[in-house]
Amino acid sequence: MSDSVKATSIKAVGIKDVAREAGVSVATVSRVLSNGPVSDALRARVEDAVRATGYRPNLSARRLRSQHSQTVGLIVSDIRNPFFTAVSRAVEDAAFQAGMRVILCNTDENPEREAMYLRLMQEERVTGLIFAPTRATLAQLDRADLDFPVVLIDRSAPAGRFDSVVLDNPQAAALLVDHLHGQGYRRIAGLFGNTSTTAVERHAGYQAALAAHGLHAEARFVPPTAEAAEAEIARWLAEARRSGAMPDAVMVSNSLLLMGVVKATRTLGLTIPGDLAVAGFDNEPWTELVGPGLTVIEQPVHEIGRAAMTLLFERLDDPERATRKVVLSGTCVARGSTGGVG
Amino acid sequence: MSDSVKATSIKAVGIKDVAREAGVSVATVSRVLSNGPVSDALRARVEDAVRATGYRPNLSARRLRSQHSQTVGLIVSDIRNPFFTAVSRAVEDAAFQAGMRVILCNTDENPEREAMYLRLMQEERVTGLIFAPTRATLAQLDRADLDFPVVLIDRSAPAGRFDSVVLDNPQAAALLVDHLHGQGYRRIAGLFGNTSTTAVERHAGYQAALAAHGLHAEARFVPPTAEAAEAEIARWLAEARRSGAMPDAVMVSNSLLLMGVVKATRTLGLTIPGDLAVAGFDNEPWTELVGPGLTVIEQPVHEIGRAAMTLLFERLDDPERATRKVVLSGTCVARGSTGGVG
DNA sequence: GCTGTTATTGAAAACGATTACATCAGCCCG
DNA sequence: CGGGCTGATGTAATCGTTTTCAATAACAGC
Repeated sequence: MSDSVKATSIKAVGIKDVAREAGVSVATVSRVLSNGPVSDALRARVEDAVRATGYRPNLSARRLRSQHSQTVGLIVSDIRNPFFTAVSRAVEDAAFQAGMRVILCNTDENPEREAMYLRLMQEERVTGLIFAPTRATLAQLDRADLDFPVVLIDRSAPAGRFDSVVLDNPQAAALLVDHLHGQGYRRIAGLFGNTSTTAVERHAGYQAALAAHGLHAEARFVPPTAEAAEAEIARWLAEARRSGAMPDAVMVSNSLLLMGVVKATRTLGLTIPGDLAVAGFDNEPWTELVGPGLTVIEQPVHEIGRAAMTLLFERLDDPERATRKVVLSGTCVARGSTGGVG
Repeated sequence: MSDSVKATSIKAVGIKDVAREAGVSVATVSRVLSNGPVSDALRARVEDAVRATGYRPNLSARRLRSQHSQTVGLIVSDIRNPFFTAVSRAVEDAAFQAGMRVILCNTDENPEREAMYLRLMQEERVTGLIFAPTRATLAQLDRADLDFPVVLIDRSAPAGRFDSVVLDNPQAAALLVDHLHGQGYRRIAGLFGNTSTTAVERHAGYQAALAAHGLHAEARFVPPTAEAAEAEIARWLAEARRSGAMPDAVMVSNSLLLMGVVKATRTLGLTIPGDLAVAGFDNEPWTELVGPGLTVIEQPVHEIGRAAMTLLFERLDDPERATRKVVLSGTCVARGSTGGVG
């Protein structure tokens, strides 16, 4: 309390001021701050001085000198995508628990923005990066030399230069097909996004599972928006009706498309599951509330975020170890929207 | 191209290396980087050298020296709350457009975490902060001396030390009540969150509007979770049924509560709006798809984020100007859930 | 031709911390 | 009692930039 001169920071107070106040050297103050070897007496004096002066370390200076940014980057397409929202929360929790900060970036699947943010990550000298790249950037990523480890999420890695954590997409899609088949559906249409590798994998699983059941696959690809899905499915069903080949079920590869399909059934006056069974991905809270409840694949979103951070920390521990790919399984949450035929 | 020694960064390349490569002083390089006055000849040489060396400026160093962090903080309760998700997206867009970075923090409405993050903001020397504080922290905020401007969002400011942008909550709640009244409902129950000032204001508007119509207000407060809302509304309706005073409509103060109420009507086997009309806040995409569509207040979420950033920039421009409070209006999106009395 | 002004450039001093290194005291042990 | 060791402390170098300041050159005006 020695000099309670009202700690209003007229001028930013630095470690020097603390040192003067405590009558020690700046080195000692620094050591106190980082739990270095300091006698109890001095430690107490310094701590008092810190309180008295209202000192706050300058993280820029600290990072510059110590060469540790204690920052991880998180680059996703859009934080409003509930999957990424949940992942980001998990990443942040893990980061702050480890005393790190998170820089969040939205790319809107735009490769230019991805490139720009990758540059930013370098300039920030991030400790590591968690990244859901587009296919375009994924390809370039191999040639880029980044001086921090990267963990890919959601989008699967091609060769194996990077650690990654993904859902077992083929298996998840198959789960959905198997469920639909078990409920008696035989004409199972598929609607998939046309931008991500995720959709590609889910389509593969869909196709394989149908083949296994000896059924015919009929899939279409659309931009990943509810509007595109709604328009496409309406067109599709109209055609199908004319040709007398109406599907009795449709599965979609993400929740935006799911919304589009549900909307379309409304405007077309179709009942779910009577006229058309519906199933999709991402067990968001509202899927339970729509119509008879929507059957979906639940991704372990929080685990995915956590796993990514774990992978990152392990890589930092041992930069040389073989890259790892963590594959998590989804589970099928069956609801009324696939209630069974007739 | 002079010295294409394969720009693999064996050792981090600094401004010094660029200077050597270009045969100029570091000052000149710095000036090129910041568009300072440099002759065209040298500028070209330096730019080549930058490319050749693969130089990336070190932001920590830059921030330390220039005393500009080019960083804004964003502290919200939980990014998974769709309102904050949307706001965060708007904030980020505005920030990156202005060449700034965003540090995102989730507090879970926990005052301790709020305090810790406020400390972090100081240590990061953020340029400004956008903050949705709890009531507890809001009270303390007046005494705290922060050396950066703060813009409050969602939660309204008490005195006027801070700029803020909020929804006109009383008016929005009244809008909902008026709509319900217009549809013929007369016993309008209200369910509100018990943690935020937002709910308090919405409750006030609810009460005032009912009074204006000569109706009786009956409100309850619950923790802001779907589960709490579901349980409370079930209990409430059971009691009401016994006492013969069933409400014919219920409005709630946010989307989590809305989900809880919808769930409750399902398990109780009530039809919407036949047995009970339902209305709430936040026009999330799924509200259109639930039951006959849910009537909600739509907040201009993106605008709120943008307005907050605008306020922040204006404050940075002129630190002395009077604090401002931007109040935005919600709009009522009428859907089937308030279809009118049988 | 001399001086004053303007545009470029470089040398060196910050920025605010951490940390390598030197110093010194105290202590153990031969 | 001296030598080596340990542990606490201080001095000064350092991190990679920006920015101040001085120096130089070029050029106009008289």
